[in-house]
Amino acid sequence: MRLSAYFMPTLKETPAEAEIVSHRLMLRAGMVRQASAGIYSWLPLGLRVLKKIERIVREEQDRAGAQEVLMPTIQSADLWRQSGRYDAYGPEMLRIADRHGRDMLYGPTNEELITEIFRTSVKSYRELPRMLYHIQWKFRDEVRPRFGVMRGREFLMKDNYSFDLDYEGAKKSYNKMFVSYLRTFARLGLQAVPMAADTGPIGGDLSHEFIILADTGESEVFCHRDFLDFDVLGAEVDYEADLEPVVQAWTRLYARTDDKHDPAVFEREVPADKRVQRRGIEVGHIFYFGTKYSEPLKAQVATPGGESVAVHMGSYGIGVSRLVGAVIEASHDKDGIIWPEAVAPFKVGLINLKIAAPDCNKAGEEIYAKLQEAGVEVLYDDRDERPGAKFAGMDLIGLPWQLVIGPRGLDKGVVELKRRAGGEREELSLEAALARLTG
RNA sequence: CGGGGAGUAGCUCAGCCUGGUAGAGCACCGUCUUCGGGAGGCGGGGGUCGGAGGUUCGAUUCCUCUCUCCCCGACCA
Repeated sequence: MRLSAYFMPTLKETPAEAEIVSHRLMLRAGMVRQASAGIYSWLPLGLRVLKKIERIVREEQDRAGAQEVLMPTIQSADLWRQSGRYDAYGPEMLRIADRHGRDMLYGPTNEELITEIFRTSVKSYRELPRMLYHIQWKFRDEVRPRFGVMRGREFLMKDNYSFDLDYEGAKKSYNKMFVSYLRTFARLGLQAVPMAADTGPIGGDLSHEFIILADTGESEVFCHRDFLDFDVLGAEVDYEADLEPVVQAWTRLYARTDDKHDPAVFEREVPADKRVQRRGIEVGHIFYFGTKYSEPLKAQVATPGGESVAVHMGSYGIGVSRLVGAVIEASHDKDGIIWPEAVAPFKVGLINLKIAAPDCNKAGEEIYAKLQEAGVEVLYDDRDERPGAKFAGMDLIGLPWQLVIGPRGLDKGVVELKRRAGGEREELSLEAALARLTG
């Protein structure tokens, strides 16, 4: 993409409304614009990141055996009355009436709808287990939206729902998602730690929040240092195998958010040199809720013995749009964003320092064409701007690599390759630089 | 929802106290000089001063109501 033709309205100054760093940087980098409180428009650069995150989430859901569906944003109130949540949900749910005066709502979540879909089509234990997910916009009318896309009212969320015959089966589904989440966040370049979460009236130990560590996170978290060294992506996962040992390994060590933190236990279970106290952001939540919805909504299947039982369900959420902000919170410096390669909107920012110089242009066009041929996502700054503005802009949007073509280097037959994270620069021949970026 | 703050140019903000018909920097357009880390000169365009009502000869400025946004707290992917 040529920057001269790209819609990327960057800001030199920080809009007054933005408090936290990810919000500031997303506005400044031209990724989003606020439409109203907690509701955002996604501009090209931001949308590219959102789509990349979405794709990784999708790939890992599929890999774990879940199947994608797409449910609507607008739902009828009837189902919610059946589950009892229409009244229970409160003002956080956006309620709408259609032209006929029917009560509708903008879905804050989809348990009711997916259960309805399931119950009308699945009648036998033979068709279990099933995991169905979708990635869809949700709306929760937060009293006080804040932190940009991290805590918006409208947000993109992946929610998966599992259906099993009994608790044992549900636990297997739960474990699949547990492992899937570890892989998902690792692929996004994040350190995520599963922390025991409140299971509410259901009880049991099948609820975890996945917290990523970021210095600007909204809550204090405490965990064992070994979490940070686990190699998640090292081995392929066999989702049909028994995942319990993996889950055990990840839940044995201490990891709690501040509201569950117990200093006495922390100090007893974790050696002093292994204690990690950091800030964290919740980006995922997995939850087993048994027959909470299948009973009122009558999602029943026949058992091998012929009796009808309510299915055991779980739900598994990942805040996809929140992750865009969360990645920035976890990865930035004073100059701007530092994208992990997996979610970067482009891999390379190609900077032509001097548009007016024929040799710079020739080299720039050549590299741009070759990178594109090689399938490398490249943003070519071909604007007639001063070098300082180009450097600052490229640092701000945080592409992993910057390739700088300037008269000074070309005289020596070299271009400059800079890694955004760390800032190391290297002078290379044009060919060597290309080989580096396409290799 | 309780408490606090803010709405003036695309962005950051001044002016309001003490009423007289709106400014700066950045951004934008033209031009000259510059050209390896958000340059400088000159010239220019751009504002229902959030909205409604009131007081006044006259309101961005004073009063009332209202809308929106932000921050702190209680709640959440």
